[in-house]
Formats: sequence, C-alpha cells, structure tokens
Amino acid sequence: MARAKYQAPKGTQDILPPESARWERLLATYASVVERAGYGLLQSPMFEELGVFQRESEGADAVRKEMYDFTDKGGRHVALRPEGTASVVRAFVQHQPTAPWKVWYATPAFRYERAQAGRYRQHHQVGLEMLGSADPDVDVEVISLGWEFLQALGLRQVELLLNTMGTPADRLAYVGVLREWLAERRGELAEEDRGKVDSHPMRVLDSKRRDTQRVTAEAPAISDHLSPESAAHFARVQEGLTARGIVFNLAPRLVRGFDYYTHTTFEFVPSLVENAQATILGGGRYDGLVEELGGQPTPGIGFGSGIERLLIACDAEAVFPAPDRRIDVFVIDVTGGTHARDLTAELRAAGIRCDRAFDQKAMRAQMKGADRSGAPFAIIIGDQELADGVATVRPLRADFGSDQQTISRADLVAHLRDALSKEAP
RNA sequence: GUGGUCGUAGCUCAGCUGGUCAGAGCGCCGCGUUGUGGUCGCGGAUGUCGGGGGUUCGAAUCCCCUCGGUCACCCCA
Repeated sequence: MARAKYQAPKGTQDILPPESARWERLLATYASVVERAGYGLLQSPMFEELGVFQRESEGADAVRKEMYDFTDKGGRHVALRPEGTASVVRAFVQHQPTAPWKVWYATPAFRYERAQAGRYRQHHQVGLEMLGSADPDVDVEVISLGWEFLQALGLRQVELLLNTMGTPADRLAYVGVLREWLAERRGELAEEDRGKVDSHPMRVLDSKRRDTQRVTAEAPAISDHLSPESAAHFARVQEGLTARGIVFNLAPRLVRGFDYYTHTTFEFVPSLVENAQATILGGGRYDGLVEELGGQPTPGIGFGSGIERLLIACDAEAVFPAPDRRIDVFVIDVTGGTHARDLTAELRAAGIRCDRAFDQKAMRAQMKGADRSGAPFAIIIGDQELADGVATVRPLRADFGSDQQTISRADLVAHLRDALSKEAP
C-alpha cells in the first residue's frame, strides 16, 4: 500500500469483490423498482460542454469551483458531470423525445472538493427524471419510487423531508421578504452566515450553526408566500403521499443545492447516520430547466441518490449484505490440468458455475482452493478416475451431503444438476 | 478551499516521556496426510514503521514539508 507507486486519486476508491457484489445488487434492485414504473435507461456521456452544467444563475461560482472542468485537445471547454439531471435535460432537448419522457440512469459524478466519509471526488449516483408533465401526481410517483427503492434495500430508519419552492415568481417574492427579515436580525446570526443574507438568503436557512438556527426557526416560510396555484400543487403532492402511506415531514428550511428547483423539493435522510453529509436521495421539480438549456418550456422532476451514502446507511441499519459469491463446483485435476481445462468449459456451457485451480498445485492445495471458493462440490479428476472414465464428486458442505460418489463422465452434468437442486434446509 | 486528527506486515492493531522497537492476532505459504478442504500441530515468508528533509552519538518515537485517510466548516449524493 504505502509502497505502491500509484494509488487511486484523492477522493476516489476501488470497490473490490466481494464488496462490489453489493453494488451489482443495488443497481439491479434500483433498475427493477423504476423499470416497473415505465422508466427506461438513459446512457449519456460522462462529460458535457461546460455550459450544460454551468448556467447563468446565482450560486454559479460555487458550482464552478467544484467542477472538474478542462479544455480538451480540440480547445473545447468541457466538464465531467457533477450531477445527473443536467445531462438528461440536455439529451431531452437534443433528441426531442415524445413527452412524457421517463428515464433512469446510473453514473459516476465528479466534484473537485475535499473528500471525507460520504463525500468523494468521484461518487456514484442512480437517479431518474420525468420530463413533460407538471401534474403533481408525477411528484408523488417520483418520490414514491425513491421511497420504494430505499425500502427495497431494507432501509427503514429514513426520514423524508418535503418542501416547496413555488414558482420562480413565488420564490423571487419570498426571497425578497426573507432577505429583509434576515437583514433586520443580521447581528443575531452566526458571524459566518451574515454575508449570505444579501447574496443567498435561502442558504442562511440551511445553516448548521446554532446561533443562526435559533434565529431562522422564526423566519418566514415560503409556504406562506405561495400563489394559490403553487399552494394547490403542494397540497396535492402531500395528499398523494399520504394516500400512499408515505410519512413525510414538512421542512420549510430545506434548501436544495441546485438553483433550478421549482415547486416540490425533497430529501431522504437516514436517522442513524451521524455524518454531516447524510442525504442519501434528493431531488425536486425543475420546471424552468429545459428552457434554460434551450428547449421548449417543459416541466420536469427527478431525483439523484448517492450509492456510497446508501451503502453507509445500509451498514448503519445492518441491512443489504453482500450476497455470497457462489460457484457450484470446483474442479480438481491432479493429472496436469488438461482435464480441468476441458471440464470447466463443458460445465460452464451447461450452465453450471465452476472454477478450478491452476499452476498444477498439489491435491491438498487444490482442495483448499475448493473450500475457499465456497462451492458445494469438488470434482476430482485423478489417474484412477481417468482410467475408469469417471469423476469423483465430493460434497464440501454439510447441506449437500457427506459421501463422495463416483460418477461416469457421461452422467456428470445431469448428476450435478440434480445434486445442486437438493440443498438440505 | 479553511481548521483538527490520524497514517506501523494483505487486514485489525500494540510499540509509554527517542537507546534489541521492527512486534501480536488474523490471513497467506509449506509440512504432518507423495489423492482429499474446513479442525488441530509444527514451520515459514512479507514491512525502506505513508514519502522527503532536519535535530541527535542514536528516531517508528521530536521538528518541518508533502501525500493519503478521517472529522468539522464549506458544499452536496
């Protein structure tokens, strides 16, 4: 480790087997949850022209600071994707698929920031987007899918925080009210937050500092400054979630990181994880984003979920263990390896998962490998078996019996299929 | 990017205020069983003590720089 000439770059990590099996299973679980709701996989490039991610809006400085951007050999200013939504919207605008358009994705995401647990320079997200409908029932569907996904992973100690940003006009009006309100109490805020009052007043609501929180607990909430239409939208969302039996907490001070959100915003936060960066799934509606990226005005909503954080939350609840890596049989050949070579090919072609030892190791070492592989059966090919045209099938686990048998090579596949189906309870 | 903290074999870690301090457990390899694993017994290998520089007669141990982990801020998944 310390002597290795190269190591994974700061803030990145290798996921080795058997841990990586959890990733495979998580992705399969996610795909199954969202595909049964009609979402299809979108594969899009991991980098885009910088403008796709960096738009003219408040907070762009912060976004830019964390962007992994560079100029390529053709002089194009590009950036590795820092999040999933913008690429999806860009693809929507480019290809103009029939709305409503429902897609899901699984992708690495890159942010140039100082790493800590649950925060990496390359992390991985699964997510989905639904473009082309402003129906609040879509909000309910999207949030429900997030909830179902977390349930499918086995997570139970998760809190759903719900808020609304209203329309851009609602938001603008509210920000004005909030800024004024905060300005009057500037001196009571934590010193570090005072500067944000003028530039990003809503960020002040999100502060983790006690002094600030004490003040903002009384701050005007956006829910009291919504237009009738926005209020109706939000009410329908809450009604839908309640009808689904999904418990949520209204969080008037929930401020999502991206500026493009309108109306519903939400986060799922695990209650057992102590980290400051705990949100495992978050998203919201972004009815102006398509237009911002050059498309026809089109409403949209989606969420992203960080795989690394999901797994941390799963660990905290001791759920979603890695599945056992399992092969069915391990071939031991003490006659030189030719038969192991041919027999493993034959078994695999027959759908039997198998492995073998290489390097012409001694019987004992090969048996050790068989044991370590977790296979319930070892197949032994030695001089005697060769002469008789048979194979010795030795059970390695009590669940599959204890007596080894001599089986003719012709019957071997059928015998193994039968034996593998007879695991004792 | 700011501040704190940690970094010793593949893994988890012990090494007090500098002087057999290069170790333990697990894992790995071999042998006991030249055709039988998981148990047991015996034996063995692996570290420039994250890297570089400095102080000292002498540094894993003190100082500086650097790389990486981690925690908080910031930001967010």
